Amino acid sequence: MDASTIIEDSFHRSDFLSGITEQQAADILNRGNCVRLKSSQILFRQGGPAHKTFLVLNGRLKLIKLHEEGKETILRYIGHGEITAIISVFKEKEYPATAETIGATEAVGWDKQTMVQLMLEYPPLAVNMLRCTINRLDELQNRYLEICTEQVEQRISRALLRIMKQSGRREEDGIHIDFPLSRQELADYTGTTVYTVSRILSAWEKKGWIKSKREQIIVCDPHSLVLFSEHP
Amino acid sequence: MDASTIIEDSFHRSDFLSGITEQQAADILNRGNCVRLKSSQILFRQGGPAHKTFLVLNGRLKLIKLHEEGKETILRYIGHGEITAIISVFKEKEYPATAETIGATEAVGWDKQTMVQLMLEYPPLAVNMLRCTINRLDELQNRYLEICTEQVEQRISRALLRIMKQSGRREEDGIHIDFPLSRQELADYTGTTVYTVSRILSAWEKKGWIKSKREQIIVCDPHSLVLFSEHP
DNA sequence: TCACATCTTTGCGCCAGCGCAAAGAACTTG
DNA sequence: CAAGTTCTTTGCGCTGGCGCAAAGATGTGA
Repeated sequence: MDASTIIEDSFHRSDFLSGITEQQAADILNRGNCVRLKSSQILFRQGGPAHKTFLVLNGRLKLIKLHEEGKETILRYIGHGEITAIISVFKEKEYPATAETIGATEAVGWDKQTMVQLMLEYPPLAVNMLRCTINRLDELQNRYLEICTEQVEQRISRALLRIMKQSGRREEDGIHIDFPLSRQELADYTGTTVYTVSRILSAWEKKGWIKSKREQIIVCDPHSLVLFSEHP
Repeated sequence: MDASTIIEDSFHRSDFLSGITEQQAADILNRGNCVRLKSSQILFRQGGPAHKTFLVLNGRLKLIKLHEEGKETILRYIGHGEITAIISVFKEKEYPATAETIGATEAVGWDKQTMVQLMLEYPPLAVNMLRCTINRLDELQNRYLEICTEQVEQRISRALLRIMKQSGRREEDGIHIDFPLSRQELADYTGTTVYTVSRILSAWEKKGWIKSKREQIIVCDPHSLVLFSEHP
């Protein structure tokens, strides 16, 4: 994928660049630093000084928050066109989470000064940033409500549907989650354990709602899953 | 409390107004609508059209998110100087939560057009809004991690400490939570039940960590509580 | 001051989900 | 293809915390 394609693609997909012309987007992207990473590498680390804000060009990140003793939770998956680590715009902060690549991933990073300068030159950027942050907050508030009020099986159904909407690819046999997603990750995403996720997915597979292999899930019957997620 | 005192106080306390002169703050506040509410009244309702953004002048709000069947969670308490419902700046949205007053409360509300106009006139406002939103997101990410990885007793200790920092008043016998806080609310805040909260607070009272009456909590031994919250 | 409403406490039984252990399945590497 | 690694499944026992029920405590309004 050459540079112009990247720019064009990011331009069309990114909420962060809405209200920005294609030329302006090219300028904005060119003034950041491009990072190419292989799978399972760390883009930034929780606790490290928050130097840069990143926009994912292609590939995918998972945003992981670590607890003192070993445990962790997955805050969110970040696909192409999405921005992360906005916190770095503000002075002297630390990254509140770790970003790890899922598959080969390219991202553009801007340091504080550059981003502030860009926001001054292109006012829509600041507004877009605010909108993106509000959307994140809204999503997390919904998940917080879920984890407070719902049973595990219901939470997993909602999680799978959410991930499906964000990263589903429609094929004949159902909607494929288009990145490797293990039982452990689904557990970390929903606040439960591998064992419980495994048992529940097995049960769903028996009902024909999903099909699954190692680190791969196909939702065959989204409708039943939606019904269940609303009336367990 | 007369108007100038309100302005002065808001000015000194509000993260939202940082980088704004006192005169400018007066202008900003005057261009909103002031709302005075008694205790336990609704400022805005989840699902209703998000017309206005609010700044609490004095008193306090609790931000409640309701689940389909009866259950609910408390997303956060909003004290004076704090802003809420920033989402209303963006078009055609609904309030994602309900705000209810705790005690008599005054707030200023700005509608979309006014707020957009103000942000154009006073650029720091937009930045402050972004910072406030990022702080909310950060706090909620921390609570999400807690609820995913910690047991109930630990979560309640962290919740109480958090509320204490935000709304504690130091007196001889300990740090008083300076608003009525029931067992039910603490349960809704931490994703558990009244029964469990009651049992745990009783146990802490026996240990001398807290004292409590109906809807009132005094933290006598914050240190022990901190130790426990970190190494249960 | 009495009736009523609301909040709190505690005993008790129960079960959703945790977590160990161990086996099996799938992918990787030399 | 053999050995090692990582992911998944399942049986089993256990327990943290849920939630009913009922009594007590505290506050409010007529």
